[in-house]
Amino acid sequence: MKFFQQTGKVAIGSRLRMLTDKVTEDAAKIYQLYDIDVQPKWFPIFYSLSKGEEITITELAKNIGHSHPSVSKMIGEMLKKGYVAERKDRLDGRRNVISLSSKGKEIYSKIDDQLIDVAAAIEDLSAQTQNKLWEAIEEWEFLLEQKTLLRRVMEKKKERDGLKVNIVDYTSAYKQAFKSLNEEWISTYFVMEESDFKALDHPQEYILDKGGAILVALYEGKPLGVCALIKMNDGEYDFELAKMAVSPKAQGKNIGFILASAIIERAKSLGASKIYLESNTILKPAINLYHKLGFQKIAGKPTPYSRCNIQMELIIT
Amino acid sequence: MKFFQQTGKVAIGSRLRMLTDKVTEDAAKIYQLYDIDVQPKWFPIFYSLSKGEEITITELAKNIGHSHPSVSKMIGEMLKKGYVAERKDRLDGRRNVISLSSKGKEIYSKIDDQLIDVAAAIEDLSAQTQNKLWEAIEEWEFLLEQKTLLRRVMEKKKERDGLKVNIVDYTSAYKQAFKSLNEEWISTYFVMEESDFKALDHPQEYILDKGGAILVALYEGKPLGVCALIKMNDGEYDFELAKMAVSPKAQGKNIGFILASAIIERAKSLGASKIYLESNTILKPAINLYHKLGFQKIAGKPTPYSRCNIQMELIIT
DNA sequence: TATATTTGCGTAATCAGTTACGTAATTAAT
DNA sequence: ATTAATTACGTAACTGATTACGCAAATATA
Repeated sequence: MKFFQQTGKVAIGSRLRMLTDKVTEDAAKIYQLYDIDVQPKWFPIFYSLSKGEEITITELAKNIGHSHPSVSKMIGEMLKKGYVAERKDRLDGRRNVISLSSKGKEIYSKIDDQLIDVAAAIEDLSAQTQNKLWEAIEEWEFLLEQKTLLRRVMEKKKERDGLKVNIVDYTSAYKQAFKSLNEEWISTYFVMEESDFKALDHPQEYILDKGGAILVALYEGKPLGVCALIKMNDGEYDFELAKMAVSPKAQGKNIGFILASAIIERAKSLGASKIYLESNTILKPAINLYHKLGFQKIAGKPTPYSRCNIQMELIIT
Repeated sequence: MKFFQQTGKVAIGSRLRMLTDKVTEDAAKIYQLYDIDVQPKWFPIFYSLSKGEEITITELAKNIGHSHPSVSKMIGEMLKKGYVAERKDRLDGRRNVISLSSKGKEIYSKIDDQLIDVAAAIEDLSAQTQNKLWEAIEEWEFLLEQKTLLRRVMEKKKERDGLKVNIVDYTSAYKQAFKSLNEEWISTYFVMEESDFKALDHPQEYILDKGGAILVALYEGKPLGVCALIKMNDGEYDFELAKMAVSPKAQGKNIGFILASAIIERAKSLGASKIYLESNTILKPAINLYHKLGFQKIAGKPTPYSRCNIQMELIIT
């Protein structure tokens, strides 16, 4: 099993499984040793019932952290052995109330006796270790409760993906990308309009020459995101954030956030104090992103775009 | 899940299983996140094959610590996806040699990439804990390798059973037990002989009054073992250890050892320097016990018992 | 009061692993 | 050169768990 030595901790799952197997595999033999005719997997149920309370299948399941069909089945097996009794709740006909039979109680006293030795053996074992397994498990459970492994990995991915993203200034080399990335989402959700064609076909004339800016996000060298600042002659706003597009292939790589942050920085360095944008509430991830960046919903400005149903502004501090 | 707080560490098996589940359950989603069409359980196989070596099913199984049918099945699934190639060994027609296909190598490079983030996430997680799970698992594996949980529990049981055993001097109250316990084993393996009846029916006259001794082992108050020292008029030996019997119901409780040790102590306190005994090699546990206590095989003494085929002595130091 | 939703729980299907077993190929022993 | 034992590995059956589903009872809502 050189596997573990090589893979390192990524294989923690497999390794846990193996240890679980090893600890569990002796259980049946231990019951045999004490001449107790019981399946090890019943133990949590026996234990839960041992206080003498009556308890339903679902409560039992919650108690021991198993699914209710699993408990249901085990109770069936224990019933066959005569260790438990079931009865329907008179007040609630759905509930199946379980309790230990006298035979079950007798068996449990044997289990209880056996437990003394098992506990002592485990106590001995864990006294021989430097690292406390029980406490370690508790900590891991707590941490995973707070944030699942999946979320943790997602964060790491985002972080690393961010490093692969380069923001560069627009050059004519990106003319094709600028148009097609925008066309992609516009024509998916809406239709291309007159003003779209103007800006996308002639970015130099319609955006840059008028004092605007365009940034391109390169992911592993490929242009997968674009965003423009369009100069406004308006008195109130300095720029409109527009023509923002990220390739669907590059979703989840945080490119949108990086790109938008960069364009705001650019606006700031161009002396802007207020940025305007138009969007549509159908584009939820985009709206969320704008919100996260500090944009606030406003109302009442006229717009040439029919697809616009929300307007937002960012006051630069 | 109050279960764990109450049971304590006896439930370590169940608890390990739960943590394993929790760690494992996200695996599929993580692969999805990276757009890798692979089942998590294949990972160890992928990893083992990633070095480019060709390797057989059984070797793979040994490598990753699973049974060979399990590997065989997984390889079948991976084959269907086109991730691996198999071929029969030309020199040994039984061997099924597996390697990664080019498609498999491509997929593995994706997995490898994903591993960077998973490793980072786990590293982060474990940095946040006081108790080191990985190291703890290693220690437990090592200790269980040396001595299984079953053996540890058995030892504890023996130890605790020993405490329930009381060794007391014979009184006429135990006359019945002295006879029946001996009769039980003698008539199981052999037949009762003249000298047996003498000693068992009149222990006072034939054993005690002649300067011998009888000890009784009480287990939870019940006489379940007996053993006698019979004075010998022999010049060489002081006593014969005889009429040793332990109830089959009380097997495995270490009663034999405790009883025999006590009778040797008694012989010592009576000034003995050499003890003799007769037995039969068919009674293996008894012979083992005598051996463990320091008795050595001797030969050549005459004996009235036809069932005797081995003679032993213990020199008291 | 009628209808929709939630709850309890049993059954069926599925899953990831195991052990048991059979067969064919190879190797060892007589 | 047989015969016996071992090895490689596939198939089948089993195990202990899960999720999916459906029914009936209870509860909430309009």
